[in-house]
Amino acid sequence: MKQIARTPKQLGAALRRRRRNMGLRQGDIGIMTNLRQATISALENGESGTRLRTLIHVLAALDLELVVRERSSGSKEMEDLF
Amino acid sequence: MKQIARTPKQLGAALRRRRRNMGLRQGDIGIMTNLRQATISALENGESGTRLRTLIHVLAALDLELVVRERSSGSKEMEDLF
DNA sequence: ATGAAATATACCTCATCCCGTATAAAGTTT
DNA sequence: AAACTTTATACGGGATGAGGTATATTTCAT
Repeated sequence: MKQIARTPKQLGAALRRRRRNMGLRQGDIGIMTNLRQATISALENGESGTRLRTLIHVLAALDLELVVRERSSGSKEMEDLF
Repeated sequence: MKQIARTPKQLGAALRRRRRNMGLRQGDIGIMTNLRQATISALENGESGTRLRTLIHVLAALDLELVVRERSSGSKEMEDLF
């Protein structure tokens, strides 16, 4: 399972898919990470103001990691990304 | 160039490497993204409180993208990550 | 070693994330 | 449809990121 994420929304979607695959609720992740269910909700919904710390915690809880790489193709304009 | 990033510091390091590879200064990225040079500095140094929005902007400026995937191996304890 | 360029810090201000808590809205099951 | 579960939203408050601006440090070349 590899998911490209160039935007907070894509990132959030990837996290949600993964969480559901693991049969977990937002509240479960909240407990695992000491974050509120509401915070997980915001992250999954692509709120771009979320803190990096929060993302990292959730990634760990979901046993996911990030890979940073050059954009392969179909790069979009920056202004479309938000 | 693929760089695993499980922590803000690893992420920041990847961004810095890439920026230098492109022969750019923090200030250049700042101009491209409408962020302060100080903010780029913080991000590259792994300040975990940085906002996702900021990261996304910088990734775009560096023509980088994220891939979300399962942790391959050697997973560390969460408390080591910060 | 000096000087210039690049990066890290600092201060104040403002915006807003995340908190706890609670409730509204959606989604699911019987 | 009713009951239950899960997710989204709300409010006040405390904490802190990022802005503008300026300066201290570090890095690098001469």
